[in-house]
Amino acid sequence: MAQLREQQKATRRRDILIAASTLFRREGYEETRVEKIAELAKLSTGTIYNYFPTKGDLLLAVVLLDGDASLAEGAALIADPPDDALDAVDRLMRIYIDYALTHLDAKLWCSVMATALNQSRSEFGRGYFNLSQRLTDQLAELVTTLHRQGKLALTIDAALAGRLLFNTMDHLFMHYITSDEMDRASLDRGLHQQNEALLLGVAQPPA
Amino acid sequence: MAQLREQQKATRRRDILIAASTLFRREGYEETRVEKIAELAKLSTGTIYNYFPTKGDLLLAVVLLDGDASLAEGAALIADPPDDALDAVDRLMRIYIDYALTHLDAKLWCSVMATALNQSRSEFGRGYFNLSQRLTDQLAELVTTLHRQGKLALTIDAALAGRLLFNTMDHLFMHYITSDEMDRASLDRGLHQQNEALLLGVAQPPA
DNA sequence: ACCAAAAATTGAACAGACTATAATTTTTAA
DNA sequence: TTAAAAATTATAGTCTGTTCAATTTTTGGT
Repeated sequence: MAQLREQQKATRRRDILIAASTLFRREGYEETRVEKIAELAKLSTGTIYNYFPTKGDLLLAVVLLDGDASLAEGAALIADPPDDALDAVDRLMRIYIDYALTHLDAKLWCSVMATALNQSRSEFGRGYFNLSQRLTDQLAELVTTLHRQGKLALTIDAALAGRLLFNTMDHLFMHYITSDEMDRASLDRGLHQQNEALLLGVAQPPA
Repeated sequence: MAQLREQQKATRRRDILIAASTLFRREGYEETRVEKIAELAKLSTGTIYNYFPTKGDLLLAVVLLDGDASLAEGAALIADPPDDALDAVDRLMRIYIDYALTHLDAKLWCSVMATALNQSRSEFGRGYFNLSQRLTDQLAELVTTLHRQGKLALTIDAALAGRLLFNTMDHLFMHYITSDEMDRASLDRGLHQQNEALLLGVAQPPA
């Protein structure tokens, strides 16, 4: 049985991800040398490249680790959403943003998004955009749930509503991480303002 | 008088931009060696860095050259917008997208956006986001004009409407350039669908 | 026209991501 | 137990964006 080998491969992969995650967070992406990641993971540099094709892919793999946890927290909210539709959407977005910002700082998110664009055809680049799609779907799911519970009367397709909500959120988040002037409170206010406009427009108040 | 020096500086800057623009378009961003840009501009490599802090900033500077022309075309549309509000917004966006895609291909736009994120604190990175802001403002201006002409009854702030329109456009454009499956026709359809939802939601049909 | 200071240019050297590879170690399957 | 297969390691090497000390050019004052 080729059990042991698979075991070790999984372990090494995890070791690399943990080391990379630690250093990227502590030092930043550009500042972290691949050599240092190898050192911390107690491996040689070459082995890193045996597991991840580029340093950028490694960064994206680190980010993707947290993706599912974020979706899980979101699912918990959807299972029992607040009565007020706008509040529900605001809160789901706050879950995403909180999650994103507790794990990675603004500068690192710039590196992540930039890398995703550069590696958009690689396995991990696609993984990143896939995660975006799943968050979009979850927003659509929330909207659908609110609709079914009579807290919101949709006037457009739920999938489209999800896309509009996600895209405006993502864009404002991008603005936040690239701008020094905007603080977390303004980000939350901006999101609320957008959601309010979208919900009032794209849906009617409950009957 | 330090006339000659200023003259030469302007000329050299232009030479560099022309050379870079030519090579980036012909070969792509990653594939273009800074050395080759210097060669085409008849300068040494070091001099490039006297004018632009990084290769990425040079790319952004190239993109910014076209920005004003795009805004000018947009202004012409706003001066005499179509009667139908949705059609007007669709057309303004088509101007932006046409402009973007005739000058740079999808892959190069990935490099541009990625670089803007990485250099968001540099002069040229700020220039890029500044251009985004001006496009956002122009969309808001169109909406205001349509409102004044009675072709649209705004239910929210025009600036916010502009932001929602721009953000959803930009995001879909990003999706287009990163995805091989989406063709130009789907992009236009997607934009139309988004705009329809936003305009119906965020504004009322004319009285 | 000449000179010293200031500014710009040059090209060689550097840094770090990535590659190639030969030697070594580990795992597998019989 | 062992030989083949697979993975790791160390090291040398490539490639390219970026830096910098030396050199050249420009300037303003005399």
